Amino acid sequence: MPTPPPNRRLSIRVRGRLDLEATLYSGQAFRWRRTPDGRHRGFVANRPVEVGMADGRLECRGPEPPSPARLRSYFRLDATHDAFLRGAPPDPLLGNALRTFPGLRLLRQDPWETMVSFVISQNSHEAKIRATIEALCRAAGRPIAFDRQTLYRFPSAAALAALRAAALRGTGMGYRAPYVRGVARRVRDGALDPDGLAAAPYSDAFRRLLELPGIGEKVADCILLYGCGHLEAFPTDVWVRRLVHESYYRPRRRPSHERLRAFAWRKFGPSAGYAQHYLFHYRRARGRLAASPA
DNA sequence: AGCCAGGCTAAGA
DNA sequence: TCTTAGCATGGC
Repeated sequence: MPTPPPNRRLSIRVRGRLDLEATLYSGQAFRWRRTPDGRHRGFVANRPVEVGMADGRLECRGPEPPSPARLRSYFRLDATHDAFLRGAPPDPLLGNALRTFPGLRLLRQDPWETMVSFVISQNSHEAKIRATIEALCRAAGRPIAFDRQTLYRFPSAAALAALRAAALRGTGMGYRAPYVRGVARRVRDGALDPDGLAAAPYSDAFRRLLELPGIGEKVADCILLYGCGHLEAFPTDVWVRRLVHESYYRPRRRPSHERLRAFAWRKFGPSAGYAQHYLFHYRRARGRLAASPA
């Protein structure tokens, strides 16, 4: 057996709170896994890392770890998180969510990986989404050794576009396979540049995403929020609709995405998407609690 | 063992 | 323009 490459370690000071458990498993990222000793393995900037908190610092380990600047960016270890907490509107439900998960941070993920991940996410569950994305990485991602195991990076657009149909379907993504292939082709051919979406105005980036197959309003907003730093993007999935219906207003008919977004901007301001993630996670955590036996 | 899931597309009104 | 059936899959 070949000797694994040596690992390098980084330690990064964290101002304010960072709740890795809530941040990594709240449905914004799909490639993290808990280790037996309470740490977490995943990818940052498509490089495998193991992360954990110790003495208020973020400890990071990996064969080719990303720079401290990339880690700070990924985990949003800057002023924007506290700015959101301080500037959040005085809403009772949001207040409960903020007090329950003050260290839940909105990640800054890779735009391309976020695009594909949320195309796969449509009409699926988190566990299934995670399994499908892992299978996709194994099918088309470049391998890299970490300790004794072989991990697979997230595939490039070119690699996904070149994947055979049978291999794509073999990941378990079902009817979404042509969507993923279509998106990969458009990106590979330069019809859309995922990295350009962050700099574009929200509404402009939103319209561009809607032109791609398998990307509707909800998925577009997830991409813009989790992958492109557009904090006003307000994804409305079944859980958000549920919670709006329970706690804010009950329209006669199913409100359009546009109407919900208008409501969210009025209610939560320019960081409505950040609020959305708190409400989404809080509502799902509460649902699991309520469903479990007392 | 069904139900449901971080929805989208296309067809029909 | 607004509704709605159909869609693949498998975790729970």
